[in-house]
Amino acid sequence: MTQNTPTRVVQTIALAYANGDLHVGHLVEAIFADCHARHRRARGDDVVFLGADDCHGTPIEIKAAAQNQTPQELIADIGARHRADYAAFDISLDHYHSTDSPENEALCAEVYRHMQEAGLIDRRNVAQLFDPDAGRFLSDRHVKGGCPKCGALDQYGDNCEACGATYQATELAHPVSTLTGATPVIADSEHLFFRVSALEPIVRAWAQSGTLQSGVLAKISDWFDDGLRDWDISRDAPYFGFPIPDEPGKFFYVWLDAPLGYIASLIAYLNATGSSRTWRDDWGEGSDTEIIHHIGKDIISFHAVFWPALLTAGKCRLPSRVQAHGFLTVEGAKMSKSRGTFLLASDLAAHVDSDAVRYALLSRLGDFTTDIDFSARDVVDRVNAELVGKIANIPVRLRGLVQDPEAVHLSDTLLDPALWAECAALADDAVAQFHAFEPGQAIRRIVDIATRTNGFIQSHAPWAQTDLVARNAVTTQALCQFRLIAALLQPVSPRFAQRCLAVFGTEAVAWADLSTPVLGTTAALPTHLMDRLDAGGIAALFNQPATPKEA
RNA sequence: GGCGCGGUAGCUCAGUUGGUUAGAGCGAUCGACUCAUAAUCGAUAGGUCGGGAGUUCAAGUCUCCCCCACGCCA
Repeated sequence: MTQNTPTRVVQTIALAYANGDLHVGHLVEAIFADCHARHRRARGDDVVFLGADDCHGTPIEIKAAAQNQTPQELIADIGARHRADYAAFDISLDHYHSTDSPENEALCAEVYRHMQEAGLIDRRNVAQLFDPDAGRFLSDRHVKGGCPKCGALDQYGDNCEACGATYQATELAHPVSTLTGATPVIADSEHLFFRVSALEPIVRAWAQSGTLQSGVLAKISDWFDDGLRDWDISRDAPYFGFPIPDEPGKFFYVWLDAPLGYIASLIAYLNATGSSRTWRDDWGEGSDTEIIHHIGKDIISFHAVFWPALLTAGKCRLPSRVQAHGFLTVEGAKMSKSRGTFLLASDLAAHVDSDAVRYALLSRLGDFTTDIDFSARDVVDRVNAELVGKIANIPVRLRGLVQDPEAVHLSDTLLDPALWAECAALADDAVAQFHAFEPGQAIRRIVDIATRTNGFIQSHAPWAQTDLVARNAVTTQALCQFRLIAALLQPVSPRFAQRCLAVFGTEAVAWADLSTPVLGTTAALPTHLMDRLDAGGIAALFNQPATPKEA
């Protein structure tokens, strides 16, 4: 491996909305990001891997009220469950925070002050639907009515699912509040607008500088072509969020404080670890910290347009990379509660080995935004054929060929240096693929090493050799290559990789040490490293009705 | 409706700036081996590259039209 200079990396997963439990779709992103974080650590980088719950907005307020809870009680409860779900899949977050935190409130006020000083705040009157019974303005999703274009009934306040038209909620025919059933009235209110349009050149230059995947850039380019619109960042009381300084009765829109929650999480992390750094050392203008956001394709616009604008206003550095991924389908279709394919992370964790889930998902992930599928058949086939059959099987099959499986002395030389060189090259390539956000490609290289290793054992037929030295030469080379595989699986299936590395008495292998064969050392061969998955068990999990925890 | 991304072997996908008989993995079939978790290794079969037209000595690869699927529209 070539040596790399260590880089400071701040990596985030998208904030999870605190009104429901995590499902397997959330896991895709968390596992993808965690794989990258573990890769970067193995590379020697200084990684801070952050997450947080997104806690503000009307839906959470309404849900809490329906459950006779305060919003704070609801988000504390959900936050604990989210942490447990991430932990069950070994997501190695350094800190998990909440957007409803003092750090975030102070940060929002600071960024807002910078906006004001830079003349980036406008005041405009906005006509909105107001529910007289609930005493509040209605968001688009809380009002239904007839589409003004095609007349379709029962459409939400922003667009029509029947004809695809977009419009203002105030244009709806016969609007009805979904909160109370009351007929809303149109009322005026003054709103604060963030003048995103003034920052367009900066945002556009950033977006075109290689920070986005090409498909993502194509997707948002028409926003730039049409000209960026200014962004309404205020909401009227009652609203669960942060009050805007010196603006009685007005609150920051949830999408303003949510991404700032990434930075709030960093602040809390630095405080908790007693670091001498300040958050601006990483996120201030001029910082050379690499900042990577992992997101789903549904929130590309917020992260590729509003977020860089917000950071610019707040005198912060812009992200190095916005890494978007596609959605997860289950058994070839959108997750569905009625079809029994709405998989909660907690249910999955209870029934399927987390390393197996990680392996199966990462095998399908890469640097693209197309959707990927998760099917019982695929998970079982892949894990049993590759992880168990081809990989875990290697040290186990060698067990019967050595005199003392608990203390195998590896020889000092390689029997087939050319084969080792090929495997080392594949390993280098796998690391490069991890780095390029292509875990699926990395795994193909890893399996390739395993196939070559099994073929090597097969062709030398050590079981037919009576010369113990010759037999040991085969064992030595096979184990050196197995250790390469074990090390490369650290970002993919960490617990399994650790069991594999324990064969050599080590816990972790850095990329810098990858291509040094473990000649002359001692290994202890296991009888078993990984259970085969039972197809029936997983199928049963998929078909069970989702536990009614609400999502 | 506008825009975007796709449509390649049963399945999941590779196919670089157009260039020899279109590739890989899984699955299937056959064979080998027996150290191993019905494991592993090898071989074989399988595609009019969504449809049509065009440019070219040459097109999965470029142009146009159409069909289908998915996504986005703040």
